[in-house]
Amino acid sequence: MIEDILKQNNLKVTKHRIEVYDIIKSSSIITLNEIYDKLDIDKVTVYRIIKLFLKNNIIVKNIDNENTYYSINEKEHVHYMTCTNCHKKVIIDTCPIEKEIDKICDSNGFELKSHSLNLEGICSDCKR
Amino acid sequence: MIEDILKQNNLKVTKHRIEVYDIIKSSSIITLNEIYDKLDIDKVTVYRIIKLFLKNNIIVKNIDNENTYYSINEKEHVHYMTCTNCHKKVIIDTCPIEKEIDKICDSNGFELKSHSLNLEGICSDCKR
DNA sequence: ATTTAAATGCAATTAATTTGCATTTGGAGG
DNA sequence: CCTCCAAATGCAAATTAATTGCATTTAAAT
Repeated sequence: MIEDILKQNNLKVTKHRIEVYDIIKSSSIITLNEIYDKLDIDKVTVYRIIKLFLKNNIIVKNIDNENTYYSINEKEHVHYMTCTNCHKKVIIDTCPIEKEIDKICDSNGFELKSHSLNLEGICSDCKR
Repeated sequence: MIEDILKQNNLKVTKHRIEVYDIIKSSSIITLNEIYDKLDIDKVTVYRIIKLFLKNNIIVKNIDNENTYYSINEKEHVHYMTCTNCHKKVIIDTCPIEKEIDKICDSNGFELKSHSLNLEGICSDCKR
């Protein structure tokens, strides 16, 4: 629950933070403007909550060549490949790189808190 | 050479495109503003060249929680882990995920053109 | 050398993000 | 349950980022 996550990070539990978390959670990936559109919150508050969540590794920042998206930082997560032609996103429902990056982080003494991946290319539909 | 890359993509070979390419190439990763600062080009031209290079997969867009960076899209490339505490970047000098993502793309009929990776965490210095 | 479509620069506009400050609110302590 | 204070929020304004239109310049094809 977001309430517990906030408490663990010594952050106040507020209505807006819960709302923003829930919207991201239910959206898989979502842009800042989409969050703003779905909620009755001042935009500056959305900016501040996004920044706070990022800093505390509650959410992850994702990109493609066009936009920035946010998703919840969880063990079970997905990635996307973005078609540069039709701009659709193809889901990868199991993170394919967890083991490799764990290895690299271990050997560097780096404590990984979150990761994101951007894959750009041509989807199977557009190749035909 | 960038001249050949531009020609292969049916793009005009211009002084500014060569300059922008060379700056990115020599910088590993660099922000748009840094590119602008280092060259005597109108900023709008930097925006347009970056967009063009991205579209043609000549460069790759990279992020951390703070900024956006660009790098040349090449087979031999590096990735970085970003320390959320001291903001230093730890280099990973061999792409650790090439095989895994190739596999995933193959099984989806997705033709990968570029990829980037963002790793956020605590570096070994900051853990002490 | 000539021609033309595309690239560039400049000015202006629009969008994104941040800042300052007044008001409200969560939650700690009585 | 009340009181209090630091932090969160909203609003207005400022700053910074990104895009657009158009006149001029330039690459490269003929």
